Amino acid sequence: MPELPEVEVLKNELIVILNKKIINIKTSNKNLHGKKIPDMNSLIGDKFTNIYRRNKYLILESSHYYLVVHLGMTGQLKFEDNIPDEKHIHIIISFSDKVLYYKDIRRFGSISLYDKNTFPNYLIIPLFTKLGVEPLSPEFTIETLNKYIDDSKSSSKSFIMNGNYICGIGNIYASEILFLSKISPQIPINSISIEQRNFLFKNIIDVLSKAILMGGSTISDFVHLNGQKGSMQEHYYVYGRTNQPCKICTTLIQKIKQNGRSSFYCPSCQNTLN
DNA sequence: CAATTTACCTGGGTGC
DNA sequence: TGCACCCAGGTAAATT
Repeated sequence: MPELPEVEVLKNELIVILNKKIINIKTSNKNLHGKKIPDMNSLIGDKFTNIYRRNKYLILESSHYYLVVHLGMTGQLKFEDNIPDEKHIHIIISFSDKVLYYKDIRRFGSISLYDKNTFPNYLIIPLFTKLGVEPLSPEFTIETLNKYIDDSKSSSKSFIMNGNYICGIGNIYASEILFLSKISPQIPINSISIEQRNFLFKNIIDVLSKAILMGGSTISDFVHLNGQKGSMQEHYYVYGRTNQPCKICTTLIQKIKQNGRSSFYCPSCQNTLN
């Protein structure tokens, strides 16, 4: 479900929970990504004071803890008046007048709690220390991108989805970014020209920024904190458009498998000879 | 050791 | 209506 734009949208919306006293927390006894949900009773009586995003993770900071949330493929965070009677709700955080709950059908998400005595800054949590650059931060420059490209022997598709280089790009936006950059998903990333590198740099920023502006993509599960859907899926050039005409050249969009995942591309626009 | 598979899950769609 | 199979936005761990 969620890539960088969807998580960023939620991060921005989560400001409504800031400084509200946590009255109660309930968790299901199911596993998330094969692991037990941690005991979060120590958060009761506390409040969240800041929300951050790193890669596709949300970090909810309280007085003494960082609560780190990953939505996996089908995770949803919703903020409502009452707890709905729905399946697959795994965490309920109750405030005096509202509830924040986590729903996740496939349970590929994850939840963990980190003590600020051990991790005074969330960036030193092991999950985050090996990650690459945030593409919408000032640290993302053409020099950084070039250094990463020279470092990698992967295909362009694997490269831009690798969070150890650039964070937050998943399977949807990878295809969209490569299409706009006129880069075939199969060619080695270190074989692209200077011009293509500059174009790729611009398109990474443009695609992710536009997706945030559109409120993210809702393919099946992603929703905003209030349940609304995003609209970026209406602007796709290639993702999910197998055998439909390219919006630029009318060549039929192709779907291939790379590393067990689908890549969508235009065989004409994304010609390796470009 | 970097790159590539596998494991972790439910549900919707398709073909028989 | 049922069953078997395939597919789906994620990452960490295991394996090549």
